[in-house]
This record gives sequence, C-alpha cells and structure tokens, in this order.
Amino acid sequence: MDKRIYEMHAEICKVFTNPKRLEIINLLRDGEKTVNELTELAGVPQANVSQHLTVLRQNNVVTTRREGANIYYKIANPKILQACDLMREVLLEQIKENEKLAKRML
Amino acid sequence: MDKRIYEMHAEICKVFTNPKRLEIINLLRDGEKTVNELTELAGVPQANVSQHLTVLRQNNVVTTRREGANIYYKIANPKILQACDLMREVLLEQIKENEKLAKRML
DNA sequence: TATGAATATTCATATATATGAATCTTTCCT
DNA sequence: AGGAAAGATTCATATATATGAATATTCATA
Repeated sequence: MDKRIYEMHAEICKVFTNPKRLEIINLLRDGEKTVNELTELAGVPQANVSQHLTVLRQNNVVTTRREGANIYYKIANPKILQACDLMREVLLEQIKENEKLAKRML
Repeated sequence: MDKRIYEMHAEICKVFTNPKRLEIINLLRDGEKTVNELTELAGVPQANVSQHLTVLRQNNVVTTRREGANIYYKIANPKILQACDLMREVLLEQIKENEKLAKRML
C-alpha cells in the first residue's frame, strides 16, 4: 500500500530529532537569516550550524537565497512551523499532567 | 534559557522517526485497538509491535487500558494526529513540487 | 590575483536505534 | 492447577546519527 509514505514521513521527522536543529528552525520563525546570524544566535560553532543547515536543506525544510557572500536561509513551508508548534503544545500539556500527578503524590 | 524544551521536543520527535510506529499511530486514528489487532493490521511480528508500543507509551503518545487478557492502546492527545497530518501534507506538497520540477526537465 | 570573510564538506569517533530470536508474565478458561 | 492466548522484556547485532577538528569552497574587494 502506502508503506512508502510512512518511510518518507519517518525520514523527514529525523530532521526534528536534534535540539540544535529545532533551535535553528525557531530562529527562522520570523523570517530569513544568514548562517552567521544563526551561528551567533544559537551559540554553536559555525561548522556545526552549517552541518545542520545542510540536513534542513536536503530535506526541503528550508530554502536558501544567496546575496553576495551571504546565504539567507528561511523555512520552506509554514506548515512545518505549525507542526512544530503543535508538538510543543503536546509537550507542554504532558508537563502539566506530570505536575498534577506529582502534586497528588504529596 | 529554554534549551531544555528543544531537547524534550527533539526527544519526542524520535518517536516519529520509525515507519512502523507511524503506521501504528495511523491505525489508532479512529480509536483504540488491541496489540493483536495492531499486529495483524500492520503485518509485523507481535514482539516488534510490542517494542514500538512501549516506545509510544513511554513517550505518552499513547495510553493503555486493560480489559481481561487484552490491552487496548489509543492516541493520548489528538494534537499528535494533527501534527502528523500537517507533516504529511508538507510531504505531499514536496512530492508535487518535485514532480513539477521533473516535468520542466523534459 | 591575493586576501579575508562567509559558508560547506570530510573524516573519525562516540553514541543511539531497529529488529529478530528467545524468553518471561499475565490472564483466562476448564 | 494446567494450558493456551495476549502481551512484554531482554539481548545481541547491524546500522544510523551527532559533533569536533581540519580543510575546502565561494565571493568580494583591494
């Protein structure tokens, strides 16, 4: 059937399993940024930022635009941010649940 | 700051990086199912289904309910399905884009 | 064309993940 | 109590991933 779609889906989700990549994605939330800007904002070595950007680019999560010596990165599809935000909501709800449970333990 | 949230977010996304787990999640879309039902529907060895269900359970992506010898699994939070659906839309849009590009190559 | 700034790639290594095989636990039924 | 069905766990192994270090590429400008 469409087992293939599950494989592709699993593959693209791998992009989101790294905290630094998630931070980069979040930094791009309000529009494009250069590698340098991302490097400074994320506080991670430039080479590492570049490695993560490569992963993001290869999976079409971001697109690029060259302007002189700079390369601007931006989120390719706003739905990606929506999905990330939904997952973050799920996370926060989980945390709240755990807190409730913890209180009941007292 | 909230680096910790990126780590948790990355962690929960690992749940979605396996095609069989995604299939299981999809099988649970319309309501709870037993391990046996999931095993038959997914066409995967029972032990492996159980392994994946453990991952899903540990990450609070599913919840369980015992009824006699059977254990029913269901999706813990509908937002999880929403997020999955959004990512699938992104994927399908990517595929369409690639097809367009391919046609232009002719 | 030489230099510097911006970005990308390669490689090595440590760590994590997926899965089959075997085994164990729980519950039901007689 | 004994056996069968439902589900979980453990272990070993193969494969994938993250990152630092070093190096390479691309572009702008003097």
